Amino acid sequence: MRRKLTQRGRERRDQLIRCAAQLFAERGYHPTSVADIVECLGVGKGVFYWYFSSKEELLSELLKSSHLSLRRRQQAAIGDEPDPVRRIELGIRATLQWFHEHRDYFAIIQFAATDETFAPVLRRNREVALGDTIRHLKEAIVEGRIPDSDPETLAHAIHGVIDQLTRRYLLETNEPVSRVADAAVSFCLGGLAGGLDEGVSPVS
Amino acid sequence: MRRKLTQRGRERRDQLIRCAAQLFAERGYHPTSVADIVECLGVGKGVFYWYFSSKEELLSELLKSSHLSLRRRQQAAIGDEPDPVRRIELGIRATLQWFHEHRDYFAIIQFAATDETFAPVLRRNREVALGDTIRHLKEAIVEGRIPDSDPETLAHAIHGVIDQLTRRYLLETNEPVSRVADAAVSFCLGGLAGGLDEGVSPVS
DNA sequence: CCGCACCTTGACCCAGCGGTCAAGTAGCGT
DNA sequence: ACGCTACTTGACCGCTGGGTCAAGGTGCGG
Repeated sequence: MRRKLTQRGRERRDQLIRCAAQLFAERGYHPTSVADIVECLGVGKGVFYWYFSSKEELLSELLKSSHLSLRRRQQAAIGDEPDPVRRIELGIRATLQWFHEHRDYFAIIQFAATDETFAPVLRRNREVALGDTIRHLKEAIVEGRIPDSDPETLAHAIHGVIDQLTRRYLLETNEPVSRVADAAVSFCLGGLAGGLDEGVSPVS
Repeated sequence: MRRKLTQRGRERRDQLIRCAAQLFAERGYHPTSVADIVECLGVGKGVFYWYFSSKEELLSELLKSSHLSLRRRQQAAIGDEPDPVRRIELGIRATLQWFHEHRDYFAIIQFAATDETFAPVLRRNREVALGDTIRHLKEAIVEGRIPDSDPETLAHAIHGVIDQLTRRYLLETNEPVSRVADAAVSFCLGGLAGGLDEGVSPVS
């Protein structure tokens, strides 16, 4: 469903995605009907199918676009920082900040992860995210800023920490972002310095 | 939907729950129809509604019964162990073992967590689980086996660790249970000894 | 062997869903 | 002013899926 869109068209599309995101977050994907989505915008049903070929496609696009938004935020935060370790720190902080401002997406992503249909998009997103982290890690290793160990494993560990801390502290409590970010950063940088060689657990 | 059930009746009910659990785990809750469930048992649709008043109720019962099963496993593992700290350790090991044997339930619980409908059951389950842990913790504190700090926070931290390790190592890798359990136990007991006073993160 | 309670059947009901489309409107480029 | 393309409408459709029910089977206590 690639169409030529005018400015107005692009806005409508965004409205639909935002509207759907809110409803999906509130009631879940399946219980939200296409009728609900267009009603919430006060438009006819045809509008939906002008911009998306199916409800599934909308969610896929939502997942892609939210990931893009997060990634842009990270890049903006990192800027042209030369130190790879500091880049990782800035990335972690930006990520937590973003999730804090977009709590809704967390529920949606969590749902998408339980449905095979969206596995490809999520896998893709994850690979991109890991790739970003891995690049910084490799550079940090080359420059001797952190000990030499498998960057992929390190990246997984970092993402695991962010995931868990987001879940627990950003969604379930009112903990201020900065404190959670401090904890995440200090733990991750500590983990990087120590390496992960001595055990199965990223926390050992 | 409370009915007088014969032995045979109870078995049917269990069959339905098990069958549904498998289908839910494979395809998800919404995409699995009641027709699918009864078909997988080769019985008529009426059977389903003899035992459950709705598809929702079935999932609620599934969540309750799986939690009961886990709890029984924990209690069996703990036995009459007098040392509260050791009881916590045995509980952690039993939990990981149980999740290892019932991977399917993890996906289902994860889905249920994304649907408001099941929030009450899940909350209830969680409160019971926390209560169990808290009891041991309080006793351990009274006996001076671990430093005095908020048992509820400690319990949350322990459950968080179990949750995360289950997700990462029991579901996504083939790590043997015993090694994951060792890591979980050593981290949790370490955490208990150290307390959580110095930061927001359970890993700091 | 009766009677009763438990269990099973499967055709049926129908609300509501995802998705279509012929017809119409809006606005831009020329 | 015209025409073209982007956009919008909302009635409509086929069908799926949760849920019902009258009728029939099964097995056990008396």
